[in-house]
Amino acid sequence: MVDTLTERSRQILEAIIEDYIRTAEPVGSRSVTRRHGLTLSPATVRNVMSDLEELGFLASPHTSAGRVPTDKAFRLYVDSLLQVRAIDEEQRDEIRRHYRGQGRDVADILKETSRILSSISHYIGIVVAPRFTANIFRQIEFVKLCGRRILTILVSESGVVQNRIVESDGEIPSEDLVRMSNYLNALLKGLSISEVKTRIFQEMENDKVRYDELMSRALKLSEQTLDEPDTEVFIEGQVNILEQPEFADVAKMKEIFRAFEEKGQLITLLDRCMDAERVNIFIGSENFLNRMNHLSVITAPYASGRNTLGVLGVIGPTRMGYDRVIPIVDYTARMLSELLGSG
Amino acid sequence: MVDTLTERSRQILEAIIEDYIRTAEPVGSRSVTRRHGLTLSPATVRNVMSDLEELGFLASPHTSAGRVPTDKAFRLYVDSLLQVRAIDEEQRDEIRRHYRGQGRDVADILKETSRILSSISHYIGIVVAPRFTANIFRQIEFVKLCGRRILTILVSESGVVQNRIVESDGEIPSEDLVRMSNYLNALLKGLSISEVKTRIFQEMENDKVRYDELMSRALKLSEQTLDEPDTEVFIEGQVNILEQPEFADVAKMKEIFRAFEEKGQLITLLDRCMDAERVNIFIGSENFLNRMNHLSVITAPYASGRNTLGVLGVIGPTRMGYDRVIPIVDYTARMLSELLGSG
DNA sequence: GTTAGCACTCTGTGTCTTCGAGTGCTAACC
DNA sequence: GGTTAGCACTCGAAGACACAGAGTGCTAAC
Repeated sequence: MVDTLTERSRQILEAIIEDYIRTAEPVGSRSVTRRHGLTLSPATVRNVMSDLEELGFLASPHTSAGRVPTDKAFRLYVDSLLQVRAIDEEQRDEIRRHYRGQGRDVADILKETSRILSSISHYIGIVVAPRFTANIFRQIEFVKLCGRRILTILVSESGVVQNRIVESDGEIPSEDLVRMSNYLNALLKGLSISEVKTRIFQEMENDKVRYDELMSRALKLSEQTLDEPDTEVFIEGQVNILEQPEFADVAKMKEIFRAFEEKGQLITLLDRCMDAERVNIFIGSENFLNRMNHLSVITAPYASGRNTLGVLGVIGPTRMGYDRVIPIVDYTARMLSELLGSG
Repeated sequence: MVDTLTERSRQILEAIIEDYIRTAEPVGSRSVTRRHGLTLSPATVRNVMSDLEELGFLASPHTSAGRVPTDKAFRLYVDSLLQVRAIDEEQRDEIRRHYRGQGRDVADILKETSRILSSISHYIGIVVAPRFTANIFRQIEFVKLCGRRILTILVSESGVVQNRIVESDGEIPSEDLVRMSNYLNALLKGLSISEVKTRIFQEMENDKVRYDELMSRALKLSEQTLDEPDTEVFIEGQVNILEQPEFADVAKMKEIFRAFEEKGQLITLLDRCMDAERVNIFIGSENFLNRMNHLSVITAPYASGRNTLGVLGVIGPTRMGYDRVIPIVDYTARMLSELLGSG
């Protein structure tokens, strides 16, 4: 693909893409020559642009409107033309500063991360919380509320907490609750949450346990605590998208906001990046969500140790400043990993 | 105020308001006569409308555009013209259905409530989480994560949970953590969270405690857990506002979305409704947030027993269907109270 | 292969006109 | 005196039109 382009075509394409990223307007042959100090005449550039259109890298909204890079052009751009810069020092410091809050809940950290991504990139920040089932079991606690209502608290190695309020079939004295959690904590120590599930199931079949009221109650309670919660997603800075000139149209904006309402689809998309080594980029229509046709997603996985926990990223218009945003996403993912890791 | 209006003027004003609620368009004299079966000619209605404008109940966008009810008119409307209906059976069932999910975390319930409000009203649903400090202390737990990192879990009577990850100054064995929480649980039993704070402060001054490493560590940890978190607000259905014709303008929409970004202001506004008996309504400019000039807020407090916990509500355009939304807000607040209460 | 020149295309903008909805006023009516 | 019909007037929305500007594609010359 790249080799079908001469050096000159590539230069011109790059110039067009960069102009378009800046202005969001179709780029004409003259502005290419003017801006990029090429010693070529507009006419020559026009010929090249015509070829690029033929090859599917450019499109013209109409006869006399200059040309717009296609998704294919952006793909080429991020894959081979773009030179990813190291992260800006200032931005790096800003990220660190945001994180320097006092000790907090994991959910808070994830939310803050999403805010950081949004405020530094000026686009939309998104963080998918760790799949709870992938976590390692640490501890379960029961707290008696009034009556038969019991608060169950499940804690993972990495400090992710899941609470449920469940109703037991009969009143259970506090001492029993303590014994129940001791029993479970011993039973489930060191397992992953998904293993925990099967383990509980096995244990329930165990005859010895079946006739021990305390134990079977404990198992029942823990089972109720475990059923998969919705994967949480933190999205921040949706307003930023309003600043983008290409969405200055109510209909388009509605589309976008609706897309964000259906977090399920978004999660599916982002889940696919879980296994990526580092930064991953979906451009426009590549992401297969029709509604996000004019949006790109830059993602990176974050981890605790060797264990990939989740994905974070930035969503912006297809013409976003990739060179600027890629290092932000990359760096933030590494910082978050550090923060959640055993550091 | 009301008494300055004749019965007829009131009827006409009501007709105009209701038309405007339906159409979002300025209402002309003819449509009033046509729609509302009044045995009056348009000319007469015009005279009345002119009077109403004089009194500040109507405004004309320009000479030939019909008239629009002012905030003052809406205020009169909700205060004396409007007959609040009982809640629609269908809607009531829908609310109940939404709540009939399995046992969950309090935060989940509040979020779901916000979704319910939004999806049934077709406007924006908002729920302010209980001020944590107003809660009654139930239990504190410490869970050791790796190294010196400790997860602290604070549970209130009503089942609200607050977690923090804190770093202790030295490694603490698990058994000590258990002893520490036992000590604190005994110490703080039955106090409100704000009392808990002063109690911990007192205890730290206590000589006997000061030289007991375990206790003073315990106090330090709990102190770190207690510092006030941001009040959480759940806002859902912001997209719904895009459907409203009066906001089909990018500039206005930006304003609104920005207003929602600053949750602080919103909280201040809603906090003022904490003490209200039941449903409370802010119309347009009354809410003192400039950015929410064309929005109204209908709120109701929710409680657990006699103890008011927080506020929920619906935000919609000034011309929202008050008769429909008021019972929704009212009923939802009661349902939520029931759910969080000792039921 | 590159470029200058030129005709052509298309959009955005400003101006003008027309149309319709609605008002305000006046005079007549009950 | 309140109510109504009639009428002139106002204003905005929408359509028609011309014009300028940006950009293209093609051709012929360099």
